[in-house]
Amino acid sequence: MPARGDHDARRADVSAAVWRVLAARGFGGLTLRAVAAEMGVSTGLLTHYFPNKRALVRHAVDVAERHTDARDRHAAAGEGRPALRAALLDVLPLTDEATVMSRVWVSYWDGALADEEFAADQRRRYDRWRARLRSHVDAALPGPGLDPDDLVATCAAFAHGLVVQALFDPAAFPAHRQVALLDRFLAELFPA
Amino acid sequence: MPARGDHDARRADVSAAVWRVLAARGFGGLTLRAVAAEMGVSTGLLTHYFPNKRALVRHAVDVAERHTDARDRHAAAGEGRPALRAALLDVLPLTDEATVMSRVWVSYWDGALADEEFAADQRRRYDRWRARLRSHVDAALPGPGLDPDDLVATCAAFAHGLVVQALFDPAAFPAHRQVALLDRFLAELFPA
DNA sequence: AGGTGCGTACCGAACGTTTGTTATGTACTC
DNA sequence: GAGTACATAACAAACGTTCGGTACGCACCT
Repeated sequence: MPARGDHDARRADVSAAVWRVLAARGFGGLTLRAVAAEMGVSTGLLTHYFPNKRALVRHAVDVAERHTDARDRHAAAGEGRPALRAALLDVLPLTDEATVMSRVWVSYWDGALADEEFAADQRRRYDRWRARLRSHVDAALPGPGLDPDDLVATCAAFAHGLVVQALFDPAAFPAHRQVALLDRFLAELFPA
Repeated sequence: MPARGDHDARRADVSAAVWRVLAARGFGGLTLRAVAAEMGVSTGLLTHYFPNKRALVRHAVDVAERHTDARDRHAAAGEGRPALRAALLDVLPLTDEATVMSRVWVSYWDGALADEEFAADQRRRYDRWRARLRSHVDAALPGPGLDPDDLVATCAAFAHGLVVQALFDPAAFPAHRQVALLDRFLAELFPA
């Protein structure tokens, strides 16, 4: 917990609390009072740092994206297929913390689908993510005749679809199986 | 609109209204008043046919599953890979009606993640869906050494991940591209 | 044939709770 | 003393649920 008055750090605290509430109660259960209770503060603090709930949610999701992004850069040591593998591993619910973030995103999809502005944000987020994956796919392109954008969309689809299945059935999709599934998938799509 | 008093048909009407509200406003925006307004009736009708909101939602999603299952084209699509292709096409948002149903499911994921009972329902639904796909995969197995359950999970992941991307960016994922992506995906996974 | 009674179908309002937002108050810092 | 950083209380709106009331259809009785 940062010092009282540290504006940016406080907003980051709020965002982390939003993630926890979102992961535990879903977008429908995301209320200012729940976030405040999660932080052990009053709703007055939230309204002090954010003009309204919409801005609060938006900031929390923005920070979440940068959070995952930072994790991505850390893991991606190589280039091409290993980098692509690392980038996809970053979005799978392989750890407790990654599971929380995965739940944040899946829950947020609901809110984003129902709200035009959030939906536009989410579309741009997907664009950015695919653009990031694209650079890795380009370096790993198995041969001519294959559209790299299609490959990127296919990889993104596989990853997010696996996230959803793993969230609903963690016992059937332990971390090692998720990794194995990803590796087999990549082996098929990018034959060495 | 069926005759007044047709119990089962009336419950099906309510379920269809739930789908429309879910697709338009998301799980968080799913309220009894919104469903009643969508049907042009009062909330009293809803409470007459369902003991509470939870039961209403549960029934609506159950009907939705049977709805998609009935649409299943694999009955007319032969066996093996063509049947698998048809079954996966059935869950993609290729038409307006299919888009509504896709939005229903993605929105419902949020509610299901936040509710243990709904989550268990959803896990069983995934199990049933994968079991259905499994029979097609078995008939299309490209060779030994590949786990059919892994192939099924991979196909399911690809399909649902594509659904999400297509919902957020319909312009970038028109029906023909979704079909092309699926066909290329299947061609890689099940080489003829 | 024509009332009579009763169950089903449904409306519309009310209840208490919870929501986002706004305001007022208070303590601490500079 | 001014301004920032909160807590606390109040607000209307909207929520799920409950409930009294009405309209209709069908069995039954004479």
